[in-house]
Amino acid sequence: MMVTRAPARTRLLRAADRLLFTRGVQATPVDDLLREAETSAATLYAQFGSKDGLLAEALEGRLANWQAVWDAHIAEASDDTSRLLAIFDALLAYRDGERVSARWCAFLATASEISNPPKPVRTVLDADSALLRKRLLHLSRPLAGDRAAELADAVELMYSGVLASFLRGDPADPISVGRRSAEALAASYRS
Amino acid sequence: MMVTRAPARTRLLRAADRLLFTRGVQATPVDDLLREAETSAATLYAQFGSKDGLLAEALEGRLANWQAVWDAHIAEASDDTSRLLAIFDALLAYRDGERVSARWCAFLATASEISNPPKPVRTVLDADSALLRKRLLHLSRPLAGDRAAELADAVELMYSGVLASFLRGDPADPISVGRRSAEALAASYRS
DNA sequence: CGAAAACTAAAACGTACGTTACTGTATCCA
DNA sequence: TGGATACAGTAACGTACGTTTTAGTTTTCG
Repeated sequence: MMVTRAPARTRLLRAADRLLFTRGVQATPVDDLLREAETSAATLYAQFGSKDGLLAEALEGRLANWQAVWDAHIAEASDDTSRLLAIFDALLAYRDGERVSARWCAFLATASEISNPPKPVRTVLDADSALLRKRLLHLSRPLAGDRAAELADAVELMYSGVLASFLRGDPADPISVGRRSAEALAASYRS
Repeated sequence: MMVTRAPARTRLLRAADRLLFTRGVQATPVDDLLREAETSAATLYAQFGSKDGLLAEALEGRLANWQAVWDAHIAEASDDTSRLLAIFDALLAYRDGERVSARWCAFLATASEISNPPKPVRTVLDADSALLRKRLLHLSRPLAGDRAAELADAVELMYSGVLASFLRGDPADPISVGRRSAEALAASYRS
């Protein structure tokens, strides 16, 4: 029976997703990506142009996946409060997903590591933060009315704090701490 | 008139503090540090043994400075709540300090960039998180009693979230958002 | 003073890395 | 079937970087 492998392009994206965000972008040599993807340098540069090009597409994939998971958890929620807090449930599900491995947040890690990213990378990083801000603001509206911006900012900080806590390794279960805290904050904005 | 320069060791530490945490550790070549410090490679390796050794000592300096600023702001505070919230006032003062320049947090940035840091670096990073946890727990006690650990965890997330927001560039004034949110959280823990 | 220590300048070394080029092979499609 | 396309394997190139070495100069201090 013939075993069909995924195309080289897909294997490269998977390898990039796995290695770049666990070991670090600069800390991962192209050769490691090639070995992990079981492909050759010529293929990488034909498909993505450069290591940065591969990084950009890997980030785009992460963003699409994360957005989908977040979407699903918002849709499942039954009231305004749990829709706002769905970001924490989504994060829990996203991190437990099979194909997701990272030390903390792929976008923030990349932003931290590369001070002046090439345009395609910069674009994805901005898109991630824009998505976060836009959605939280929208979800805060029914809860806080014209003070929605304040609540959204507070929840955004809590969310980023949870991500940073993965890096710190403390507290042990940052997601539930973050969720509970955001819930208390949302309650205090009830008008 | 004779112009006395600071000793090479100090100049190297200052250069490291300035460059490593704004451009990134790996993104800053040793040659740039030498040029900025107006010294030579032989001096760097005689004094610090390696680039990592210099990094470790630069981080130790950051930690000492930060601890001192935080100390001072705790001492100035007049009640239990403002002592807990002093971390945000200290952060504001620390970031506005003359000699401090960084994209966000030197410790978290280093932890993110270097997945397996050499021992001296690892030690400082751990010390930073330990200081944060220990102090917040201590300052939470008079406000939350036996629920102090929960409040401390929540404030730790808010604080880390403020730091991460510097990286995101959003919201615009994360420190005051964080302080206000932590204040609301502390109030909800009043027993 | 005079020796030891600190420092500068510059070259050299070894290596790691991103990228390109070359060659051969398998796969797809008209 | 046959030619184009995708891909693997490998070698090579150029360069950037951390570190060492050598040699000469200044500073420190008993």
